[in-house]
Amino acid sequence: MKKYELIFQDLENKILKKIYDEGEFLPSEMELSDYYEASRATIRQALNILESRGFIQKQKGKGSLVISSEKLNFPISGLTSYKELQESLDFESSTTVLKFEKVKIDDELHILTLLPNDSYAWHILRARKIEGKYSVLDRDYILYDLAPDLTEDIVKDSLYEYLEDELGLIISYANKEITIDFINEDDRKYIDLAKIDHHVVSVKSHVYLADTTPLQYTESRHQVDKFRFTEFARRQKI
Amino acid sequence: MKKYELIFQDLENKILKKIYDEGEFLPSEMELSDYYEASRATIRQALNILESRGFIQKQKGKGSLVISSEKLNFPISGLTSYKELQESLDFESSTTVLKFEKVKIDDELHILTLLPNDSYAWHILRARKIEGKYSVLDRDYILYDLAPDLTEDIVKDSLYEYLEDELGLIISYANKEITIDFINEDDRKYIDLAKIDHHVVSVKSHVYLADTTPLQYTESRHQVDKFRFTEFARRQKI
DNA sequence: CAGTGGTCTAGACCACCAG
DNA sequence: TGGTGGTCTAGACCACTGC
Repeated sequence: MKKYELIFQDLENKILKKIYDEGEFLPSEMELSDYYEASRATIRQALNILESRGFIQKQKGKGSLVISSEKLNFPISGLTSYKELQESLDFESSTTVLKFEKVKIDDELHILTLLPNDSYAWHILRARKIEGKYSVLDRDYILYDLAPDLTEDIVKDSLYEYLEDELGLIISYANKEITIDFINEDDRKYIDLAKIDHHVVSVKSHVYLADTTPLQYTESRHQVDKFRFTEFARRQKI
Repeated sequence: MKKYELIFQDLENKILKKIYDEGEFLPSEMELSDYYEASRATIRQALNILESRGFIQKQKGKGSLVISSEKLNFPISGLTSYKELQESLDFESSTTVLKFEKVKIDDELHILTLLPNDSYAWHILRARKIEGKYSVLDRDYILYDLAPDLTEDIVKDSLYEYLEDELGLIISYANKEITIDFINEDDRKYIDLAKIDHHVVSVKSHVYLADTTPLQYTESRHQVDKFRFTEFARRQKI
């Protein structure tokens, strides 16, 4: 494990356990440098992660102030998968696989998914039950060549775990979009909607590997009252 | 101006102008280091900003690949203000100030806004017209002591510009939340809603200064079909 | 004034990728 | 094997804070 990651994790733990509590300053970079036997640059690498995650706010001339003792939930922002999300929020849930088929990417699908024309992809449709009600409908297109041995059992469990841990694919970044869409036939069929509902929240993502290969297109359609998106945002000055 | 900022801006410009185009690699860190007469650490600082903004994807052993020639819109993510957003998207819009008053933060408002109990705040309600229709309703609570000379004309124009450029306040970070809420009386009154609409998109933010003083609470309520949120997200491994 | 974080340098070794 | 980005070090000077 890299040194700065270890230092980050140790500091994160100490903040979560309130050894360093909200409103207190962390030890100075020099002191941390002595304590962890690391250069100041390495300490600063760890502190930058803490800052980007909203744990601390650095103040020139003063120090690093702890501003949050909690991990925030990043349902969208961090590219977190449904399973990780569900575990971290820890509510009851289950998944039903509605479709699991191999399709060819024609012109129309190419425009939607950005996967290469004439390639093949897994087309997966899953309904997610949260606290007894079907609230989310996930549609995925995943490049067949990168995961030819995918099975229905795997997608019922966790797709990302399989892709990353089993296949060793390095998922790197995504372009995401959230909009409010009119409900369609599939929403009506597979999500437990109220009569008054006319809309769902749609989260669409194009997901890429570290080598910039497009891996996946996902659309996640949420019942409006089950949708909540929180994030920690920093002001971009430049 | 800092060296790494200048290097970032120069590289960003060259990418926007397609001097370095999508699919091409940037010069290596060593070459950039020679060209800009900067150490590799400084070059890497600039490249990290490019990467975090989604312009490039770094690949160990290969180089920094350009993956986007466009600035993305960050309506929420970057803490961008309505005016900056409106200018960058460049559609027609105007603002009507519906309320502009000084209020005392009582218990109830304290829980909502997180501004200090018994302090005073500006309470501002603004309707935003986009392409001829009132589509967004903004409610703000801003600490009175930090902006005692605020006027209706200023909030009609740009609040953030005034706070940052005129008052020199350094806005640093925010906790944001997006939910789909039932429409209320004010929504009905001030937003041009369709009959079928039962919901609005609500974006709530607690905004803080660099010294961690809470400055502002904002709720922005959008007509559902005018709302769109895009972001570039990187996978968080740790 | 001393102490803090912000920037920058020069140099080193590593893991990874390609030919 | 040579070139790339990733990590790490030791040291320097700066701007800012608070006393």
